[in-house]
Amino acid sequence: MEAPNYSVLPIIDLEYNPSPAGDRLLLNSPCEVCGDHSSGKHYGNYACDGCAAFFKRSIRLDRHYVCKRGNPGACPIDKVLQNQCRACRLRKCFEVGMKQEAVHPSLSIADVDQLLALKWLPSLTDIVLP
Amino acid sequence: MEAPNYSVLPIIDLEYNPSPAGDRLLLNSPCEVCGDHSSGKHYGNYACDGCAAFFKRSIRLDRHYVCKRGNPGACPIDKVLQNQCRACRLRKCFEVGMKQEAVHPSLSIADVDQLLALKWLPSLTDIVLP
DNA sequence: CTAGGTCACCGTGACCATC
DNA sequence: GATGGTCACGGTGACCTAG
Ligand SMILES: [Zn+2]
Ligand SMILES: [Zn+2]
Ligand SMILES: [Zn+2]
Ligand SMILES: [Zn+2]
Repeated sequence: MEAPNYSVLPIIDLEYNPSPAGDRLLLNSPCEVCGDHSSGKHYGNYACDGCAAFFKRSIRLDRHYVCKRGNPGACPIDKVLQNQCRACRLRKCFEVGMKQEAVHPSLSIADVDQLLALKWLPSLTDIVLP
Repeated sequence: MEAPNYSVLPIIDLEYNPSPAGDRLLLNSPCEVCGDHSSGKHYGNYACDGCAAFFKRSIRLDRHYVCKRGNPGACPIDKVLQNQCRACRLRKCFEVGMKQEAVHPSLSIADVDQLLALKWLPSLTDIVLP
């Protein structure tokens, strides 16, 4: 899941090496949320960078999602479908035991901006205000 | 579905007017793809700005999506679920009759860049190469 | 009117610095 | 090791102009 470096002209970078810093990833500890490769434990459980960042953002911004499909329990969450339903992705983060207490608050300007903007999000997204 | 202007500090813009240029939208001609308000016909059918732009981008970049859910015909496409499945959204664009011939090619640098980058997209997205 | 085009905005996740 | 943080990147859609 390591992405190529787009800042390098791809047509020239034919010698693209799929594991530049890929030794960061663990072979036998997949993400407990989506099954992708993890780079270790995050907030209590093995998680990929994506799920870890997603969990952090959700907690920081106090986001509550609603499953658009109305799935009571869970839309399937795997490395293919992972971004399809944020509500169920976050629920699964909690289900596998990721701990929100492990996410420390932050007071960066960017976060404040996002919190402010949050109040003006269109009402049709999957985000519900606290 | 008109979004507020985030460049204005939302906390100050309490007089936010939901129809700044909203007279652009038609009242009785919803988007035939997702049911959102349309601003007229696009590529042959009444379509909202979102579906029109989505259709244009897909044709320009010759994108072929695959339904992650493997729905043979169609995931439901409406203003709530519209972005959940691009494969089925595009299929519905064609089904209601949007015409790809109405999308003219463009040769901007940005498009070429996107076409190049396309070849390096991770294999786990819903995009399949032509 | 419907094309084409723009761009502010957002979510994502790979990567890095810090402890 | 696991935090916090960064930021390049791509997608989106509201809005604009051109014809
Ligand atoms: Zn994951
Ligand atoms: Zn769900
Ligand atoms: Zn639409
Ligand atoms: Zn689908």
